[in-house]
Amino acid sequence: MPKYEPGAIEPKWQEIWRTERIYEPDLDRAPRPFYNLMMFPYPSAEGLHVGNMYAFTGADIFGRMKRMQGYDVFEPIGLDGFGIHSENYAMKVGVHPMDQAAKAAPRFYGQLAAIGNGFAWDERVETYDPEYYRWTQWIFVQMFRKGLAYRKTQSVNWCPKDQTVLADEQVEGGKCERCGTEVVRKELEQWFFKITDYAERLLKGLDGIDWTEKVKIAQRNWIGRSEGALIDFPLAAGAAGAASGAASSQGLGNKSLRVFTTRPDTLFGATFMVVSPELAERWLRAGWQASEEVKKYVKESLTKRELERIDEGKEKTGVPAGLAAVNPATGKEIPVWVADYVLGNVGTGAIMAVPAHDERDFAFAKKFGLPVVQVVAEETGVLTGSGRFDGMDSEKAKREITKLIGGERKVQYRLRDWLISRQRYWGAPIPMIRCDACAAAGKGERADMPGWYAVGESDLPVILPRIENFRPTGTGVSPLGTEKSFYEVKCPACGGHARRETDVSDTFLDSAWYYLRYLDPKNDTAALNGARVAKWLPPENDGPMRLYTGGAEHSVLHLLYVRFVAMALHDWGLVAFEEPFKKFRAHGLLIKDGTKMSKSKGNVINPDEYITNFGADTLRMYLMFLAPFEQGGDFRDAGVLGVERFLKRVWAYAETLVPAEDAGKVKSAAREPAPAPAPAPAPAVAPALHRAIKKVTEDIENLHYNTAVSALMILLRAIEEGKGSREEFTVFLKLLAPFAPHLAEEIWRGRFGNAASIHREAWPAYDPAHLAGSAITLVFQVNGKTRDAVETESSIGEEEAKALALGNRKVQNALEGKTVKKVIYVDKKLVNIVA
RNA sequence: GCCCGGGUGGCGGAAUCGGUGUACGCAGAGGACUUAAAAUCCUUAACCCGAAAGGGUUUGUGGGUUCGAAUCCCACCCCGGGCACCA
Repeated sequence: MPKYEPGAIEPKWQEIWRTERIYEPDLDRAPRPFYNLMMFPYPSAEGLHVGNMYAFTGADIFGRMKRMQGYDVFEPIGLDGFGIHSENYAMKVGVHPMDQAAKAAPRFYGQLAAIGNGFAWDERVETYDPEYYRWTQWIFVQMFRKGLAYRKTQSVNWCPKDQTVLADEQVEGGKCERCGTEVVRKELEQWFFKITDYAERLLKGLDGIDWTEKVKIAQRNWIGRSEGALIDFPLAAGAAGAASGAASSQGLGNKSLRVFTTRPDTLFGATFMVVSPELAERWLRAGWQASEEVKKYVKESLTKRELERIDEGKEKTGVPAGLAAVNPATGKEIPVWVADYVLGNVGTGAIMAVPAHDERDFAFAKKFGLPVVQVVAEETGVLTGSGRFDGMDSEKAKREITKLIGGERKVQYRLRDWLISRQRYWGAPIPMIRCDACAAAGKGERADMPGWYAVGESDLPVILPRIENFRPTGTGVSPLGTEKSFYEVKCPACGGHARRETDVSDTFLDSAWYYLRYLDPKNDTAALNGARVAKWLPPENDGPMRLYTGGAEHSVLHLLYVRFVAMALHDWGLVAFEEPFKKFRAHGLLIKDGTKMSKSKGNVINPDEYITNFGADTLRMYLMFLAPFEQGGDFRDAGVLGVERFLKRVWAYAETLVPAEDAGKVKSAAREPAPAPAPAPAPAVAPALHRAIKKVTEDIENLHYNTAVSALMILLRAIEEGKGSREEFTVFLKLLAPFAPHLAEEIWRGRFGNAASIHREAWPAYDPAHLAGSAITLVFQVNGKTRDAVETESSIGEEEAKALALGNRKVQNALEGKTVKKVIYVDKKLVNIVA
């Protein structure tokens, strides 16, 4: 009997599958499309991590079952190769990013092939391919033309190590999410996408999609909708100590100070105002003659590192502005302060401070001797100290008070616009041209952005040139800004000297639309608008037509951007759907010995070693077995052995079913008889078989792979003990196929001599009539405590069961000296005697 | 601080429209095969007392509801993740 040698059979079948193209659906004619998409990896290190394998295998098993259920499963793969992480890795190993990408691709694809997934290899994409980023740039052009891309100078997050700006989403606790360096503030002019225009739709859309709840919650929090009011506080003469008198004389004009609040019902309690350093800065630039103390404070606040400002959150700082404002509810003058606990980019950049009803205001007031109250009550209730509103409910008072003082009700979002520009090399060049002459003449493609022109569609892609000084300059100018041949262009309007935009776009733009590109990778027409998209991504959600799988760490980055871009494409009439992924499931995190795997801890699992030592099938199956897929779990070497033993037993049992003369011979497809009708299994194995079909099918559908593997183990045991027939074993083999595709194929074709792949066979169906055997286990309890369990006929009736229980010796022992009060019967399950 | 998960044998984990707690696997113990080892197979296996029969205890802690609670309710503790001066 030949040995089970995964090292030999796995590459063999991978090669045959590829040649036979069994995982390549006909994208134009597939009758039952199922888009099984998984987040593609970014090739930023030596190779794929076992965590990637975990994610891909889990998604692949789902797709494999769907394929066997008759769906045309499309499971593409590719590389998210642009971006800071890939570029940083290239610099670390001292290779040009372009060369590194070329080197990484075969390595990554090789690993992805080795795990044995049913990828549609022909459709792979790499985001750094000019034919790919042509359309990334095309999307940018559309964003510009539709008014969704704009430039703005603002204080942005700057990573001193990566020497580029970061989106808010890429800053974690004041540090760069890539390298952990403390982020600083920097004033720069940058490109933004107006994702905030879509805040409400991004929020509402979540209600209609089937996503991991955790991710939905994260997105809701990130969008952060809050209802409130805009209220104007007229600025008055400086009762708070401004020697120079009225505000107007301080160079501010007869302005009023506008604030946003979610609690207009607390307006009567507003005893001072606070202006953010950012707003104060704007005032100063507009000519506000503030004290030296204010100027100094503003300057210091704005140059502080993000982290310092967060750290000081407990101990608040601030200075009096030397201004006073009038509380429109009470008519009283209240002082204005400048303090950095108020953020410049939230609301109006200024607040009304209500120490009685806001912890932060209270803390600030206490420190500077401003409070008149001893305790804070943040919760809503019934108003007091609010004149004629006393006794009114908070909710009603919010509306009434806003109305009274002429405030404007407003919904505000925490979400900020998407900062697109990156001052790096390894990304898609932003396809824009700037002409100073046109700008001076007030001309431009868009009236609100004089001097700016999008690169014409026929001129796309704007090719990223190979330059040797690709390293970040650190000056806020992209490396492409040193390349004359790149940036010197003619103005598309006036023909004069113009300058090409030298920043590249955020990598998240690359990955915000790749799912569309897969549907048309080789054509030069936009994938975005094809018939294939309508076929594979219909707007309606009837049935399990698509599944997106990936890590929960992308909850608010990728998964928000991809929805935004889809909504924009929808609005431009390019795609019928608004939500690209009707169903999304996040896999859990794989850990090692109780902690996150990381290079610094030296506990990173290299999947290649396991594939070499145990085989891909064993690794796949172990990964699925170790914990619930959506929960993640602990990778332990010892556990791999159990799965390896199981697969060896599968192999050994299969060998007992191979007739000596059949072994190794492969019948031709032409002579293959029609599939036999469902076999009538031997009584011993039948219930186990049907139970397993039900369990494995349902478990895969719910991504409960760990219990599906367990069910397969139980079934194999039943087959071994019941001496299951080849027909019965074949059912088992089909259930096993998604988990151990190579082994199943080797037995099916190599050993049993079938011509066509098992992965194209029909998924087994179970017969409910066969689920239960004739015997059931009846449990006897006394006062809820189990005393005995007996095997009995499943036809047993209530009275019979009760009699059986009362006559049971162990039950009688437990009942000694007690009177039976009540007997509870649960049909065919248990009898509980209350005594 | 707020929002999500989650606490079950020596270990990973099963079982939640309330009904035999610990499936499946790992490690352990005993045995078979072998000159021996590896591999493989069989048996055993929550914990405590007991030679056994049997009895008692147990799903983070404390209460509650119920004939019956890992599961439902209340309070609390611990771990993991996310957000965080968002007005």
